[in-house]
Amino acid sequence: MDAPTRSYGGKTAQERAAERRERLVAAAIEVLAEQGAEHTTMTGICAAAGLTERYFYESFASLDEAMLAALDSVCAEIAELVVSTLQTTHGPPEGRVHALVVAFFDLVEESPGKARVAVVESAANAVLRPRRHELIQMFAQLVADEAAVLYRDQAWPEERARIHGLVFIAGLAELVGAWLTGAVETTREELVDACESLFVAFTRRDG
Amino acid sequence: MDAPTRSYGGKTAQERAAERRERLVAAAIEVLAEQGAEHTTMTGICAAAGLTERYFYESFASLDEAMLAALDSVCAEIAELVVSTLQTTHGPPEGRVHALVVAFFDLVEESPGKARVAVVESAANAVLRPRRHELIQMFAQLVADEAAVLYRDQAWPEERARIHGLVFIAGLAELVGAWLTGAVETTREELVDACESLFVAFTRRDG
DNA sequence: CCAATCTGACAGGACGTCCTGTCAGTTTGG
DNA sequence: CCAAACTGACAGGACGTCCTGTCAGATTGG
Repeated sequence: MDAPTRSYGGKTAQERAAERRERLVAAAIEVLAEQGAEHTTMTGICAAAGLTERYFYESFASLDEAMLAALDSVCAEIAELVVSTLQTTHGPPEGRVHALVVAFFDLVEESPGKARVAVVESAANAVLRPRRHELIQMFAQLVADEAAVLYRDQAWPEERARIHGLVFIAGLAELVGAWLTGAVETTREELVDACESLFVAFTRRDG
Repeated sequence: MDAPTRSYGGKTAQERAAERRERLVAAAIEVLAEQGAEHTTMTGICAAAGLTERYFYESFASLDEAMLAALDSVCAEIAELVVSTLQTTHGPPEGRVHALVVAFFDLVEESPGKARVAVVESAANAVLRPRRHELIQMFAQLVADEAAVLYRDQAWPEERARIHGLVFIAGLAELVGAWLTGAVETTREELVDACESLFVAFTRRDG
């Protein structure tokens, strides 16, 4: 039953399969960003990866699964960015929020394709939307946590804080998406400023 | 060249065509809400409308055009709701905002399908997204205008107010979308309250 | 070196949508 | 009443994706 495996090109079967999977995920991100979720096909992903359909089925059972893997990859990268930024940036929450916003915009400018997948195309597919929602919730919780530290007795109760965080993050996603597609014309600096004033507005109670 | 027209069923050719178009638009909204933009096809819309493909081409040149017409129809209804609510509700802006939020949630509960098209599926298609953005901008401007009246010297400058309004409205859209799909579990009352505190938070400066 | 395995390329069938065309049956105006 | 127009149903070709299968050439272990 088991296919007798051997090394090939100096790599084990597992390594080769993992490598092909990575190429497919990268290709999926590329196609998603360039063609949009609606025009993303197995055929297109395979062509972009320079692999045949056979290897697609080696890693994924369906197109949905591949798109999900692509979104997960981008999400993981963003989450990692957030964690490492928060770990290396100490001091008052305002500074941490600023560092986060700047780091995120760095990512957006460096890899607009990935940003597009995370922000725009994740809303374009029924399979991707739940994952998108999880990502938004994660950031919302983060915002709520920072706000609780920053404003203490001026902060919103937990439940309301999460809703505020969700609206804040989802709104930012739309803003970044509009910026990526050119529907909103603003400088990066204005956007960073706006993000910070929005953070304060969304998280501080009374005032 | 011109097809010689006559009345049929007591209606002129124009009336009949307009009637079929309405049926197709209604069917498009239904299919968009139930199947999602990705699985919306001409075939499906025609079946839902009880009309053959021939009549589809009578009104629309492509599937995109039909979906756009469906979104426009929903947008027009929402815009009408907003205008009439603002016209009939006088008094302080807080009350006007409250009335708006309540009226919108009434629509959402009465026609979840239309809400789903406006809020969720409008982000799922490349052709619909620009229209969605226009709708968001319209509401954002509305929010900015009300805020300018309500807070006067405490309001944000125009440019920043528009960004705040955009983030506010887009965030609300995500919130309503999550609520429609059951990803967020809250009562309607809590949501209305949250919308109002969010409005204040987003629009008032300093404080 | 040689048999076994891995790889890439391509063929071709199944399927659904898109789009045009035909045709019988119904309704209308004169 | 009848010719003309309208309507609904269906057929069928073009097209692209999905999915499996085949096959020659490259690479490996023994």
